[in-house]
Amino acid sequence: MKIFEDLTWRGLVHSASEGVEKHLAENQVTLYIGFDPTAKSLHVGSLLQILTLARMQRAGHRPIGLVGGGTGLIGDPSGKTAERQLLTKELVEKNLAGIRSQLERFLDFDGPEETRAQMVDNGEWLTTIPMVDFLRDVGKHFTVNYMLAKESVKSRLESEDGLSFTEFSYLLLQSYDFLVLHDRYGCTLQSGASDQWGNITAGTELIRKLRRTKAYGLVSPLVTSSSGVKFGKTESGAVWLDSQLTSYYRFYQFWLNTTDEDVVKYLKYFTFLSHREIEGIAENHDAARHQRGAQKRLAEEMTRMVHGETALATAVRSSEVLFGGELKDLEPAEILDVFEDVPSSELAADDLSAGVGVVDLLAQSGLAQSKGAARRLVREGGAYLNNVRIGDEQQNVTREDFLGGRVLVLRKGRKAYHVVQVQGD
RNA sequence: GGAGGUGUGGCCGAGUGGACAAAGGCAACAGACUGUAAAUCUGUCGGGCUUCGCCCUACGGUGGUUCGAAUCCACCCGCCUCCA
Repeated sequence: MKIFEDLTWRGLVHSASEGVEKHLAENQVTLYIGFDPTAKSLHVGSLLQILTLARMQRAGHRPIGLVGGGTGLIGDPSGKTAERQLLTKELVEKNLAGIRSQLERFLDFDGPEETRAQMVDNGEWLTTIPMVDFLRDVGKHFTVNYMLAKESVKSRLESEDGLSFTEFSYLLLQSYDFLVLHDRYGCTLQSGASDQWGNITAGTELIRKLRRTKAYGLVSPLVTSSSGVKFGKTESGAVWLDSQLTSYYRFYQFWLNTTDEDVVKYLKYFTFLSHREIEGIAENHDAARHQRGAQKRLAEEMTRMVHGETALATAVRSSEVLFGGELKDLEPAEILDVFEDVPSSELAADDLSAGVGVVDLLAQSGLAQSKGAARRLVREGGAYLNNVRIGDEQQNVTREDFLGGRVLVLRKGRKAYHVVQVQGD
């Protein structure tokens, strides 16, 4: 199957320049996607873009991952309602390194030269070009009228906060990136999310004017969830690709908790599963939604792809323990392993000798904001000790309650855990 | 600089001297139902305690009037609108 056809089937084509399909079918194309160094790790939202690069590479094209060491210092107004806080140069550099290493996991940087992935940093040329050269060579080819017509600019002009000249110029910088990559690598296609469409077409225009050749844009839809919650966010914040920031368990859980309405869409978006296989999963899903086969498969595929087989096993085991109930039979070491990423605290053995009130323990752990809140929680039946509901707010916790005499697992509601360890004997 | 308005709990928003830890909504949290879902229903939602009750702190800030203030007065601070 042709790559464009595949992307279309997966719902990954939101907008595309005239002729992209033909271009991809008839040529070995070099394409690029830019990533913002706003954090040291990419999150699941960016994953879609990374995967587009990977899909293209598998289809025999050459991907370039561009990290915005230069543009990150400016800030892209696209899709933003307010002016952005500027990042410091040090922070951008630090973030660059993190993102680079993540891209390396998905793309082949060692294969045959014509499809070998490349990493570039636009800071290399954006921070060195003389201002006057830039204005003459790039700025001259854009009318302010054209820039004002861009959606990203228009919406901000109507807002009260306005738009700084800095962010207004962003469009020129990204266009220039495309031009540079076109000249250096023969890059003829830029991809990204749909909010990048304006920036991308500006680049194709620039190349057309200056080099008299055609360059193309191809953008994916923004990933949305049917509940209206922003994709990639959970109560505890963004879902990162870095396991230091989002543990295997949480990563797995994020995908597992996908709603029925979105799960097939995500399988198409994010996995490399074949069309036939996805259709089979979708059929089973419709027939037996309560089994959540589609969600399980999605979570498995994604965890394996991003973190590997061992991580997947860890996540699955943690999930089984956490949602399975009884903790009594587990060894302390096993508990600590499963609850590795759960917040924990320590309790001195001496303080425990007389026992500790369960309400105090809940408040200290931070699961409850105050003792009053802890009392309410117990009364509501939402507090658990080693996965057993606490029935009495007067309950005294002693050494006996600690598994193996060392570890205690507190839980609030369905999913909020806290581990208490005994310290010193 | 002048005139007017406004400032209430995470957010929106009632409340013009006592019945106000402050209506209502949203968000959040817990429970029930379920599929670790959605929807729905129930409860909670400043802090502390010896918890069907008591105490402390709180309606921009400081002081005042009063037996009693989110509510009245003075000054200050922030925000908004109009005029210059």
